[in-house]
Amino acid sequence: MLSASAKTVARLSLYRRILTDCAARGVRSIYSHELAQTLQITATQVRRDLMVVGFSGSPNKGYDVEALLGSISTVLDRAGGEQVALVGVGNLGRAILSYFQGRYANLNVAAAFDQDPALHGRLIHGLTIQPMTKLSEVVAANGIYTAILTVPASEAQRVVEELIRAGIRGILNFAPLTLRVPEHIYIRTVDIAMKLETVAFFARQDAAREVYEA
Amino acid sequence: MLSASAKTVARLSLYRRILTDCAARGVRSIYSHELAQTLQITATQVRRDLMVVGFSGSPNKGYDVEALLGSISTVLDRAGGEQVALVGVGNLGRAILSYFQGRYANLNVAAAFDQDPALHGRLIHGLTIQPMTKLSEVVAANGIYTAILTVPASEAQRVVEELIRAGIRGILNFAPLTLRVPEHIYIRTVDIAMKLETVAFFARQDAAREVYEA
DNA sequence: ACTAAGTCGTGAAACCGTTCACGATGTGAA
DNA sequence: TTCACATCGTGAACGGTTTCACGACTTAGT
Ligand SMILES: NC(=O)c1ccc[n+]([C@@H]2O[C@H](COP(=O)([O-])OP(=O)(O)OC[C@H]3O[C@@H](n4cnc5c(N)ncnc54)[C@H](O)[C@@H]3O)[C@@H](O)[C@H]2O)c1
Ligand SMILES: NC(=O)c1ccc[n+]([C@@H]2O[C@H](COP(=O)([O-])OP(=O)(O)OC[C@H]3O[C@@H](n4cnc5c(N)ncnc54)[C@H](O)[C@@H]3O)[C@@H](O)[C@H]2O)c1
Repeated sequence: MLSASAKTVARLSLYRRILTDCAARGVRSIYSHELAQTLQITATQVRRDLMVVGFSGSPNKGYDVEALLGSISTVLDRAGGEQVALVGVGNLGRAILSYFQGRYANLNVAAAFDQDPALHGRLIHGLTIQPMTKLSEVVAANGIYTAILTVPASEAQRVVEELIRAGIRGILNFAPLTLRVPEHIYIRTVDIAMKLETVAFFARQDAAREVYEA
Repeated sequence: MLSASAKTVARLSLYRRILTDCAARGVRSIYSHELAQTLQITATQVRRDLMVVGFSGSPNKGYDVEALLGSISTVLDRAGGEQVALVGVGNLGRAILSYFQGRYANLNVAAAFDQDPALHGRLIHGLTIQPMTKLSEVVAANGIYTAILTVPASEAQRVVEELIRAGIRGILNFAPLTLRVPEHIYIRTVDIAMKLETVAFFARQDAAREVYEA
């Protein structure tokens, strides 16, 4: 069993994106420092990450693009493609649905759920919105164990529990709160307001530095 | 000049959210371990962060909620409120606009820009969409130095350069690529596809662990 | 065949953020 | 008043991640 940190896995995903692009442009091989430069990290970092997946390059040729793509995909991808459920088809949920439809070969939003009866049966970005009562059934039938959560914060904890009961084990949460989940559930929260506040803070700091220094 | 890491600033934003809620519920004081539990971090971590902002609590009373709120806000907030521009009013941009309108007292999306002439002058979630040619003028007039970037990846680098030329110093980018910016510009990228891939990976790992262990 | 140049793989060091551990401090009960 | 107790503030230890540094390797050119 491969043991990679979340940071390494995240970078592997980025390497793959670059490599896919290289392959499409007909580039056959690539050096660690080229990958590094594109992502603004160090070449050593790239080599470390590839070491984790057990891939070897060769001096003077670098890494074979096709082979590395295959190697990373073996690590990251689920056979048959990753099927994902989206729960909460509001403003953000819709944006995400539209974004993922058909964009990634191995990453497919396969079902969308919402509590609102007015949405049930409606076709949005290629998916028919289903009621929450269908969750367990659809998740089981499609072999889904990853979900995107875009419901209001006030509902999120309750919905997470429904998801887990339905067999979901990985959750990408957009509601701005810390969710309580059992040990074996993997959950990551994307807190946009917090990120924006952080950006604003450092933008201001840099401004101040410019003002007071030099 | 206060020197806090990005992680500390991010957590300060989360502390504030909790404290605001406490204040609204009439809670007068709070212990580090209570804040910690809500965010699923350690009490020591909380105390360290508050040390950075120079705030002191007292044994047996903990931290005064109102005073701490004030102290964090002094650090995080810009006098008069942070004004933010959003560039790229597509699916994601609209969702973000609708989310931020009137939700945060000190964090206001004050202007929205798009290249598409069909959108110019249209009122979306309370804002009139402006052409890119107005960028410099509006940014300067409103004292904006933070922007949310939700344009297609193919446009992002070019647009970032426009933003910087217009005086923007902090950027929250949603386009899935690494942008090249000068040293003094603070930029954070939220890569949703990468995050989702990471979640799917670890959800699968945990499944495997369950399968092979025990 | 040998040398020069450049990259790879990786042990060790450096770095940063988190956690431990404990003395200091303030509070309430006896 | 004094003691027992819970929490605070923080130096030191720890752990994970990144970077350094260098030997091994491959290839191109002479
Ligand atoms: N829109 C953004 O840009 C943005 C930014 C930051 C955070 N968020 C967070 O993302 C989440 C969604 O935001 P949004 O703007 O799309 O909100 P929204 O109100 O537009 O959509 C929420 C959707 O969830 C559905 N829903 C409510 N309760 C449900 C339940 N119990 N089960 C299933 N579905 C349920 C609603 O019917 C609605 O369709 C919120 O938690 C919000 O805080 C959004
Ligand atoms: N929608 C999502 O959930 C999602 C998820 C992950 C990443 N993203 C990224 O976020 C970005 C926006 O996604 P979206 O789904 O909203 O796309 P979209 O196509 O719906 O919207 C893009 C908007 O940007 C505008 N635009 C294009 N070029 C411009 C320019 N040069 N200057 C100003 N405006 C310009 C377009 O007119 C359009 O309104 C993309 O980079 C996408 O990859 C979106």
